[in-house]
Amino acid sequence: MKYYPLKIEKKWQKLWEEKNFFKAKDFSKKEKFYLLVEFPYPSGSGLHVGHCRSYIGMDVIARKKRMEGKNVLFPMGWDAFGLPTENYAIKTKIPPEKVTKENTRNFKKQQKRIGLSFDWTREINTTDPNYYKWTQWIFVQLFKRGLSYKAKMPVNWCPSCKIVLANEEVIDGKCERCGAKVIRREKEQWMLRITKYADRLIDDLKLVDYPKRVKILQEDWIGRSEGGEVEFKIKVKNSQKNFSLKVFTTRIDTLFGVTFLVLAPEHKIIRELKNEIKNKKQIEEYVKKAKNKAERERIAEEKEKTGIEIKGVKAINPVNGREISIFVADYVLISYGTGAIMGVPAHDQRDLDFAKKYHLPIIEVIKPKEGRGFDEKKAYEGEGILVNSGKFSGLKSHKARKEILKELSRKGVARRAVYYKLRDWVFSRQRYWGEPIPMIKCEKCGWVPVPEKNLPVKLPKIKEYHPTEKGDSPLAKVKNWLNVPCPKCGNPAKRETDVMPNWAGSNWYYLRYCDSKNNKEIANKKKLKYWMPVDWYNGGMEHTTLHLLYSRFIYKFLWDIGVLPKEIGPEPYKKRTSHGTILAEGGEKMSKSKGNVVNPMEVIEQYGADTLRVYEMFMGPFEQAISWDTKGIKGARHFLEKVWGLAEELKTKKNKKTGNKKIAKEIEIALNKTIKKIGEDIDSLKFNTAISALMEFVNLLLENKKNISLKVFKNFLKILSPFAPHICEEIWQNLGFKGYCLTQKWPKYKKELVKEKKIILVIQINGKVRDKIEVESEINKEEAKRIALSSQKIKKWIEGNKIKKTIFVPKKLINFVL
RNA sequence: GCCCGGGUGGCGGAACUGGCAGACGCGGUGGUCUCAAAAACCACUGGGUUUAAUCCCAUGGGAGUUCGAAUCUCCCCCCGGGCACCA
Repeated sequence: MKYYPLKIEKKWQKLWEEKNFFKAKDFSKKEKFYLLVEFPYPSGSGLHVGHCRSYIGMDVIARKKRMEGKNVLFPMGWDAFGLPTENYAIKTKIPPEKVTKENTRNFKKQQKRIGLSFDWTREINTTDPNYYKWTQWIFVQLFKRGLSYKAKMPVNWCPSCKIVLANEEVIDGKCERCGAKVIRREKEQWMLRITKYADRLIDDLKLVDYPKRVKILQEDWIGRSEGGEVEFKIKVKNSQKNFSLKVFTTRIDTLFGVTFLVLAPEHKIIRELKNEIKNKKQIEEYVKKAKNKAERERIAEEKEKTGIEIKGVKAINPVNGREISIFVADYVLISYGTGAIMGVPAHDQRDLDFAKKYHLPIIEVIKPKEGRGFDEKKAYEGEGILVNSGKFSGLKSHKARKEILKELSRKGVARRAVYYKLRDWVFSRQRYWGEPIPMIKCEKCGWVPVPEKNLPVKLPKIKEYHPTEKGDSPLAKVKNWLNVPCPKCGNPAKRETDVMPNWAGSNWYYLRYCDSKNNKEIANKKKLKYWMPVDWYNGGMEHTTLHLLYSRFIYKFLWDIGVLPKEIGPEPYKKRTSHGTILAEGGEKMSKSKGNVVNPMEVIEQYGADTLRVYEMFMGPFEQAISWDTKGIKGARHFLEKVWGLAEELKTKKNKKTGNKKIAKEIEIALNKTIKKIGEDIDSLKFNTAISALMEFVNLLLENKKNISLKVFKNFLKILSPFAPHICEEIWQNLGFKGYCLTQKWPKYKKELVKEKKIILVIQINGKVRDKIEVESEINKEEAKRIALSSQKIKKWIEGNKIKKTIFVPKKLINFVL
């Protein structure tokens, strides 16, 4: 019989589903294992080979864990709110929910066709009102605790499409769809106070097992800087009024080197000082210009720094009373720190460039330890010993920071301060296809959340999906939905028409899998206690700073307010891994426009799902980006054909005794080594080397066909099955083995068989390999030396030389230094 | 500019903690089978040298540590990703 994957795969997929093999059981006595893979946005184009890589990898782990006796939760769902579907609706007027339904059906069909072992009984969909009820409920909780608020924020506005664009829809400052230049507009937006959790989001990274690069990325994104806020008094000529301003610095040890201050153009003190400024007009002009520049996103990076002195006012350095000039310059950002900085030209390159341009004094206050001379061109930004710093001279930088801060704090002109790059999270979209924000604006009561009993606020059905002229959500046009009585006072009020961003539904979806049908709460606490935290979460690197950070924040919030059981801890994901992207054959990104997208379903049609699975796992290291290679798929299929062929031969030889005992033993040893290796490799995501070990083992079997026992082959099938489950099941049946391959126990290797009895001892002369001899693995140095020196080849090299030194590495080599 | 990765045959990649560089697969060459082709199977396949054994060279480049370096240290070059005036 030949190998026809298409026939056998569908058969087994159907059976697995009927038998409910992959259903996770709440409260089972088996040890739980919650394995999560990012749920997809069900796009119209169907599954991508990149999706498959991540799903197959995790499926291999899920299948192995089940065989190891774990109660595995491996769920799937749909993150279905989003722009492509909405834009499609604007164009075609086909309701998004209809498109979503079709797309999810297609995705699900394709996932099943790959043989993924998801528990479909827990399937979720973020666009389902029974799901987004809880997304809205979470928003209300955030509002009640002061973690959501409205603020004016700039948005991307396409004047041609008359639509607010997400950042990812803006390409090079232009609208992705029509190419018009995008402008910035101020709009009231809902914000989430993620900054309040900044410290915990950094500190708790200690508790989780994430790749180092992911931790670093999150830390950099949050960008915590510790330093001090220093107050500078402002002296105004001929005026008794008192002014002061604060700067933030991480290098308070350079305070004696300050020769000027710089304010961001938007700094409020400029308005307060208005009447005291001599060059008022000039300043106002600069500020206006800078704001325009801000609209153009201040991209020009190499540009020279511009700025302008505020005349008529001086600042006083609190540490030594020195009078210094104050400037406005757009290289200082209002959104970070205090919006004002102290200029230390000797020890900051940007300040140095600025000082040289405006002929400001440069005072060196830190000497590098190597005693390098002062360089007028290059600021010394490192640590060192303080000079020209009054009584602090002679101290080391880090010590000086403490001392100066201590002294100024005592005087009340400085304090320790921490700032973050992380900004609060803009949570409004002026769009249709998202969760309506469950808030009502009442003239009298202000913003009032929709009472919990009235959730969900369902997305009304509409016909015209385009935003309003003003750029509000199309929901603003639905009058009978929009106008509601205020839940507090009953007076006429209006609903919020903004919807939530894509991230909203994915913030907490992993909690819902624990209890996906619950209509009383997010999920039952006992079930959460059983399943959470997620043991292993795999997803794309592109979600490291957004989804991963946001969902950690929302989790911590829910945990804090007691929605989640305390015992499950402050972090949602114990372990995070990231799959590498699959690139097109030339190493470019796969994209529709380039026409280089590989459709996994076509691969399955041609070669079968098992081949796709084996190929994607074999193509290269799981966590690394890799190019697709159509020819490589053949190798995977070829391997499966060999396995099939072996099984066919075993079928006929079933009852015959195995031949050569010595070879049979060798095969058994190889099997045990392979079992060990596959187990370890799967656990450490080294699928590529696992497959190569399986290939080596098959090659060994092919060379010794007569000596294969059914027992050996049975165990081999078990360890191959996570990668190629269908073919293994079919062979299992064909060979008359009992039960199903996938419900077998994961085989254990015999330690004594894995241990090497004989090894190839490498003999080196001066570190170069000159001979190899097979020896007992336990031999000692003296014996090894004796054997090595008896080799003809070695004798030749040693002749006439003296052995100065002998290095012996047990089980590996012996090296003679001449 | 800063922060992460990475650079190994014609290609994807192996090589545990410094100890046989190139596992496994693709591709290629030659052969078997065939009227022929495909498939399958067998052999070879980093470069140089030699009839062969052998020997020499080789992990982006240069230096260093070491009995021994793809692996550790320093400098430089290139590629990918992230951040980007964050004080």
